[in-house]
Amino acid sequence: MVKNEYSLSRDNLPEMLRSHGITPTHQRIEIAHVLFSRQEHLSADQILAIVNGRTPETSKATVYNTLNLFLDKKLIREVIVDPSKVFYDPNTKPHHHFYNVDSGELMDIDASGVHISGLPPLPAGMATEGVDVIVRIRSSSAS
Amino acid sequence: MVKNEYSLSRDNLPEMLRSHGITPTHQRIEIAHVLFSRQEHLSADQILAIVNGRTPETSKATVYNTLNLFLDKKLIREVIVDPSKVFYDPNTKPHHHFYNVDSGELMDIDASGVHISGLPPLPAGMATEGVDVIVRIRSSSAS
DNA sequence: GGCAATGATTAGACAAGGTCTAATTATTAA
DNA sequence: TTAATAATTAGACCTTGTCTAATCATTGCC
Repeated sequence: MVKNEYSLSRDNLPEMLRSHGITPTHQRIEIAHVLFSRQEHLSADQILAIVNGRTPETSKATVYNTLNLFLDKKLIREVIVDPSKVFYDPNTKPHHHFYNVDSGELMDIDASGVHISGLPPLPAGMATEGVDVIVRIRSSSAS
Repeated sequence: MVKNEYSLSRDNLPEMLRSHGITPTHQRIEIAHVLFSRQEHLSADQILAIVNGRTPETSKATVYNTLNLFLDKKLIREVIVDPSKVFYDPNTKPHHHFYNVDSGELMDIDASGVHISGLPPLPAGMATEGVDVIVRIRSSSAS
């Protein structure tokens, strides 16, 4: 049951972090474990709550530091769909999202089958960094 | 030089607002004028600053109240690309965006020529509210 | 026009997400 | 083991956005 490109085992995480140029600390390993052992889009405050579930062991500053470090090292991705908070996505393979505007739930759409045609040429001297498609959905019974 | 579906003249704005079920007040007319006389994506604090350019005449609360009212009445649209602030878009025709991740600049992409194929079927009981495409770009000389 | 009743605006307190700082603590290389 | 460096921390701080209770404008009606 491989859900992710990285193994779920805590034992393998230090080496994985090291291979991305990140010195593995207790807090970073715990945060990585939370992200990679789930197939979920989590916000910083959710990660903070999970990591400190049993006993407080990681500060808010470290959670943000670590998430930004993981972003920088391309271990995770930001998903910006909600004006009030950022979601962090452990899936770095090309993909898009369904976003349930009522519940706030996010679902992945694999990008391999999706094709976008008719986009205009880029402005001069610009390169594409990425293309995000967000399909906003809601219950069809709701108004 | 028609830049928008609504006339730029302040004189026509009261009737336009009324036709959307909005009672036209001084502040709402000014905010509408700021939005519809420009082809720009503005944040709430930018609108607040422009409206109060000469002399302070509109409070922060009113700017937010009015923007949310205009959103509700479908006069404007929200654009969520920056984790720190929402942009308000006076263009309500279907369109997508180029987003310059370095400068924060947003540019419209008319949706009429754009086609997206290969999206999976919607989850059961769900309807599409809208599809947003964000092409994140950056200067190709930058790292 | 004048006058309630209703709706809009206001200042400022408040809330939440996220950043910063200076001090402490952990990791690392030797 | 130790010295140097890097990571973590608590809590202050900042910014975006919301809320509240009081004031002010708009409107329909006589």
